[in-house]
Amino acid sequence: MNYELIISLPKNKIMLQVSYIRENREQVLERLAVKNFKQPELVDEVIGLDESRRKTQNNLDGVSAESNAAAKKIGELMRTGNKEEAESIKAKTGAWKEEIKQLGDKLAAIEAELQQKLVLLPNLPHSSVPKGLTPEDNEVVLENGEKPNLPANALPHWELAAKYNLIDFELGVKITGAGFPVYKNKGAKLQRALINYFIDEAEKAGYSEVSVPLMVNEASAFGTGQLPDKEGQMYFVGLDNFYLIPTAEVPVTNIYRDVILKVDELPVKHCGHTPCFRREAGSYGAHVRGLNRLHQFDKVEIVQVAHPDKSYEVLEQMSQHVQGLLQKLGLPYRVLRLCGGDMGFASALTYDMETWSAAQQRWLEVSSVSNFETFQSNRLKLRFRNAEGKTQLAHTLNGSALALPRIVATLLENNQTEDGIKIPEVLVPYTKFDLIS
RNA sequence: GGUGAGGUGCCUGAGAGGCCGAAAGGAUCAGUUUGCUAAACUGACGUACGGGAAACUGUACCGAGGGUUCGAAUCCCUCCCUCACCGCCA
Repeated sequence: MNYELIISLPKNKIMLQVSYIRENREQVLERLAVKNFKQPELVDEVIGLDESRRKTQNNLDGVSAESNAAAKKIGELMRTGNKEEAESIKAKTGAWKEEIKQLGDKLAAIEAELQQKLVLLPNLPHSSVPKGLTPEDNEVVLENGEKPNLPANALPHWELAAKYNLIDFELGVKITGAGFPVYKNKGAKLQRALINYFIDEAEKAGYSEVSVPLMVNEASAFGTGQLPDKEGQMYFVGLDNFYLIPTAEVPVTNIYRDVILKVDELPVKHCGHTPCFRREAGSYGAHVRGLNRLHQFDKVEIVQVAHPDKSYEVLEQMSQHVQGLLQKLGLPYRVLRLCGGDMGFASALTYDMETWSAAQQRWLEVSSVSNFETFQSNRLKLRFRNAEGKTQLAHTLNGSALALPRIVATLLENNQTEDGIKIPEVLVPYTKFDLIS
C-alpha cells in the first residue's frame, strides 16, 4: 500500500477526530499503552501538526477573504464603468495570489502529513479492556456447555472428513492451493444448512439480510479500517484495483459510507452471508490443519450501526445472539474479552467466542464481536442527526454469527459416535438428515 | 472491447465567467387552517474546517486533480465514475 492512494481519497474528509486527541492527550496515551501501541510519539506529532494546520488555515482564510472582497469590488467597478479604479485594485492582487498559493500548498502538505499519521493510530480500547500482549492475557468472561468425553479412538475432523467423504483438501490444492477445500456430499449440505440456519436466526433477531459484492474498492477497504493496517492480508485484484473481502463487514458497513441517518433509523441491523478471503500470510503448521485456518471460508455476519449511547448495550446483545447460536447447536464454548495486545486495530472492545474442539483438545475461535465506536464511522463519514439537529458520528459494530469451518470442525469432532456423526436437532430441518454415516 | 451522453444540494432539475452555496419543483421538518384524512398557506431546510461564551462570522466544496482569469459550477487539460446502444456472455 502506498499512502498516496489513501490521501487521494475523497477530499473534504472529516479530520479523523484530532480535536479529541488534542483535548485528551494524557488519556489517549494511556489508552494506546493498553494496546501496546509502538509509536506513542505519533500523538504529539499529530497534535503539533494540527496546531500548525489550524494556524495556516487561519492565515489562508484571512488572505482569501481580502482577495475575494477585492475581486468582488472589481466586478462592481467594471459594471459601473469605473475602469481606472478597477485596474488599480487589480494591480494589488498579485501579492495575494502568490500568498494564497503558498499558504494553500503549505496547508495541503500539512494535511497530508497529518492524515498519514492519523491513519496509523489504532482505535482506543474501552476502559474494560485488560492489559496484555498475547492471547494468554485475554480474559475468560464465561464458559458454557459440557465438554464431551470422547473415546480414546476419537478422530480429529480432518480424518472424519476423509472417513465420511465430506471434505477433500487435496482436491482444493489441485484446483487452487492449500486452504481452499472442496466440500462434498453431506459436507457440502451441512455447510449450506448452517448458512441458512444462521441467516434465519439473524432475521428472527431483527437483522435484515443483504447480499453484497465480494470485491471492494479501496475507499471501502479504508472505510472499515482494513487499509492501511491489513494491506498484506487481503487478496488484491490488481487489474481493477479491487480487494477480495476478508469479511462481509467491509461491504455491509460500507453501505453506509457517506450517509447521514436520521436518529430514528438507528439502530441499523443487517446480516449477510459471504465467502471470506484471507491470505493468512505467515501462519502455517500443525495448528492450521484441516479446517482450522483457511484462505477461503463462509461466514454469516451481523452488523449494526448504533447510537453512541447504546452501542455497548448493542454489543452485549450481539454477544448474546452469538452465544444463543452456540447453545442451540449444543457446542461447549467460552467467551473471551480480548486484551489490548490481541485485539484488532479498529476495535474498542472485542469478544471472541471459542468452541471446544474435543478431538483436538483445544479452543477454536468461531466468532469475534466488536464495537468500533467511531473509528470506522469517522473514516466512513457515517453520521446521524442528533436531537439538537447536529451531525454526529454513529457507532458501528459487527460480529460473526457464525464462521462456518470451525463450527463444522467442532460439530464433526464433538458429535462423533460409533454410528456416525449426529446432526444437532435445530439443523435437521435444514440438512434433511440427522446422521452422517 | 467499440461508440455516444452525462456527473450540480435528500431527489428531479436550471444555471453557460462577477448579482451563485447555487433558481424552480418535489420530499422532509415546524407552524396556521381543518371534525378526521386530504388539500392549502407560512416559515425552515447542505457539508466540512477555522474564529467567537454566544448571537454570529471567515474559508472551502457543483465527480477528482491541475490550468487560464482580478474573479470559475460556468472556459481549457488530465483522470475517475455512471448511463445508453452495439459486440461478447452467466
